[in-house]
Amino acid sequence: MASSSTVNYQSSDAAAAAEIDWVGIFGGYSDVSLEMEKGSGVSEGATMAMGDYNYQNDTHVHVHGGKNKGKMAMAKRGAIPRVAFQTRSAEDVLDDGYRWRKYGQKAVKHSTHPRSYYRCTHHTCNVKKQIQRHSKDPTIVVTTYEGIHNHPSEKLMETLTPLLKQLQFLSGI
DNA sequence: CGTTTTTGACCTGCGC
DNA sequence: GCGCAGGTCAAAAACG
Repeated sequence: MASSSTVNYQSSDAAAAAEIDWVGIFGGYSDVSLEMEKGSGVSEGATMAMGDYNYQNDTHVHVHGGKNKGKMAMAKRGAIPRVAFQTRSAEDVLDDGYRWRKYGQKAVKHSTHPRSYYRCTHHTCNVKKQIQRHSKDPTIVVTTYEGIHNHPSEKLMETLTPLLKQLQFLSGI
């Protein structure tokens, strides 16, 4: 991808040019359709809601001999929250401050525009997200997060570190 | 040279 | 039981 060149340091016009209201998403705007599904499957028909699993302990994982290429990662999907929202943007990938590694891309059945699968590039953090273009309106990007980060965003830390040091210095006086 | 993307194969759940 | 659709893996390519 050519857009990956602006991941780290530049201010990445993708987030600036797009009409994203990150504050508004959690405040409950009407423009974006937020959808959380927890243990009891909610799965409103707004966006994709294919699999809502409620398995708590499926320790009955048996991999019979031979090829186990695609391992079963769908075993322990207990209480992973999923948040899906749509955004009007020209860019496919939205810069949310985290580093994502793409691990797959599949074409959805009824729409053109494939769906991309990303994963957070932290060992201790296996948050996944998938980015899909809306089938009818190509200007809308549907982003689905799955999981919660257990580490701060690097970009946020980068912008916050000078301020923290300044505060530390001032408190020493 | 290390990290990320690409891309086809592979796996699993579900419907018939 | 089979085929389809969605999700993931992993080797090679691409990138900085």
